[in-house]
Amino acid sequence: MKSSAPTIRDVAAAAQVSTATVSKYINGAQRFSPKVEAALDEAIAALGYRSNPLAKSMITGRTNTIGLSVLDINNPHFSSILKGANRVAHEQEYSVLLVDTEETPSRERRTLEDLSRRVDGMIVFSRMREHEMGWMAGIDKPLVFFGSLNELAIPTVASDDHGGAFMLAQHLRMLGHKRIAYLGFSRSRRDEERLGGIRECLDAAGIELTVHDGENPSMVEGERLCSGVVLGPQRPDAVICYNDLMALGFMKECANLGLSIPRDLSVVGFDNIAYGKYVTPALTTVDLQSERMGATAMTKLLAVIRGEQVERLTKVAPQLVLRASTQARKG
Amino acid sequence: MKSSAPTIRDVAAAAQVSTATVSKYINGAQRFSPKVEAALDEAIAALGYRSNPLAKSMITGRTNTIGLSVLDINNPHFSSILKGANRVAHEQEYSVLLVDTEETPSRERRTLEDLSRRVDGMIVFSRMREHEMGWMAGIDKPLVFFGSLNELAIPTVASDDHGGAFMLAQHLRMLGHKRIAYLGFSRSRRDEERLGGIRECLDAAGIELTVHDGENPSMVEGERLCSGVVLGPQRPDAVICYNDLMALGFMKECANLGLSIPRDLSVVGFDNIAYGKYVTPALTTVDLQSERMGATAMTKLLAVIRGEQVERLTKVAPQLVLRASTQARKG
DNA sequence: CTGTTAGCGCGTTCAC
DNA sequence: GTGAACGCGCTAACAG
Repeated sequence: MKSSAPTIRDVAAAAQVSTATVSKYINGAQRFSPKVEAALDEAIAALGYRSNPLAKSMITGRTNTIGLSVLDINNPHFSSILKGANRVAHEQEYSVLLVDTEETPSRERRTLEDLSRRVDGMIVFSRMREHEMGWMAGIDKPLVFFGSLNELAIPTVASDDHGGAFMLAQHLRMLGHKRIAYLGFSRSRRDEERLGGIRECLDAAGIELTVHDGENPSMVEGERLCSGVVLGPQRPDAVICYNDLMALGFMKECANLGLSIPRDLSVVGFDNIAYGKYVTPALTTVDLQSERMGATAMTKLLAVIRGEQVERLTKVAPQLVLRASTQARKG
Repeated sequence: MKSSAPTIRDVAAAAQVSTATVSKYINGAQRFSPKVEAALDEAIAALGYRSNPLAKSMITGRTNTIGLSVLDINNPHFSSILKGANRVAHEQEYSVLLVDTEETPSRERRTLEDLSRRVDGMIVFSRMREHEMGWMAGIDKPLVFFGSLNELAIPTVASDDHGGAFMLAQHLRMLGHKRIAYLGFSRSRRDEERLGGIRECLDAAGIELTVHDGENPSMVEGERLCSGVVLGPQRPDAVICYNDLMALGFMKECANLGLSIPRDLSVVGFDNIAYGKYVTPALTTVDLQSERMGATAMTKLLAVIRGEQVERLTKVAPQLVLRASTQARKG
């Protein structure tokens, strides 16, 4: 019984060839005579040899691993992104090293810099503003970023938040809503895009918009903010939430307060998480195609790693999903 | 401008010392004279030197990475496990390499064997039955498994599914339910434990139990199975679902069919996913402490890696969470 | 106690 | 098809 795993030299000795031959055979880099190949097969099988990925990585500089950094893996938007990214990665024999940054944004830079040395490339979803991201240029690994960038020459995958928000607002406008509230989350870089899309639509129609700001994009927060939004003197007749999670919490608290959705007010969100379809009433939302975004980002990153040219910005089109939480107003 | 990253030899040359000195200093293995340390600090800063983790791993055999294999990262039960495991890992400077196996159970063995060579240890959540897991003994890396094991000497972390199921059944019994249905998922290893706990309680009380089997543990499946369960000649007055996801789908379809929960029937699930609290009515469930299970598994694995002795089985106590989806029957 | 020399680990790759 | 150097950080053995 050997104490440690067999090395390429053990195989070479057993098959009576050189280590170079073993290496090339294993990697399919070269064909050899039938005798030699048979001897190699037998030696490999007998010893149960498997290439040491660490040694291989050190030499080739490639780890077959991609780093994926998200804000909160418990948020279905991010778990779907991970799902899509992971699927594409697996198809191409890559693994995914996950980073969940939310708790410690302060250490994000350090974490990503460390990560960059262990992977072949990274996909990053971050709250950082573009002007705080200059250091990323110093990471000499392929990178794909979620969200649009103005200056930095980093490939990105972005949903059209402005357009999606416009669609939602337009939908509410056409239903006859007159007083709309936005329950936002200004710490996010996407909040302003969404707010911009909403404003563009409503300002043109002269519809009033009230903005409330949440501290985190969660169901609990939607619940907490609800009373302040709906129990004021001028109750809105429609509420647009920063995401579906906030909308779900908001809807639940509305029910507790005795308000009926969509009769008393319409509610909409962003993301199209699966749960929005299973609450009552089902939630009207904008499908931002989370899983596809994850898959697209991974596809793009792997293309960069292979040295292919890629578009700087890939935009994923959002899609309005109409459900029972929105309803037309009379007159 | 150097083309590639600085190595320990560059630092040694710049500081006029040997590479051994640099290595020891960086790892805090030895102190040196103030002059030497100052020179080292300066050289490191000037070159922007950072240890190459691949080279380090190859020598030490440690990667500071833990593999985590789950069945479906979009299921909140698993994303919570990941959340907990990831938090503990980060605290101890470990990274998490994620594997999402659901789509390809056939390649699970191969995937995990490959994974085992790139990590310091693995945490595995699998549908495999114990008799198919013999090969795991051949993985000479520390391992923690979710769920109880009889023969294999692998440390495990398990929820008490039998006990949790008993609690749910007992709760329904005490509410006066007489005809109970179990909407199960027999492909899971935990299904039989849950069914066992339910049976133990109901058989003793002479309460009738009907069992239906789902093909996957999802909301869509709960929705699909609903009509077959509630539109038969003998409608159950309570339904226990394999997990909260199935329960959510089931409840939605009940509403579509014109049935009112909990008036017409009570519904319960397993896991206590966050969404169960935000549907209407809120879902009574058993909290299996997903996040804590993830954290516990990681803590345990890191202890094994440090060479400490650990309990073979760590049991996490479930907790009944009463909400509005269950209600007492009259008479 | 401070610091160096020399060689290891293991798959890859160049020159022959 | 081979031999040997290579990459890069670690560490045993040893010298000052």
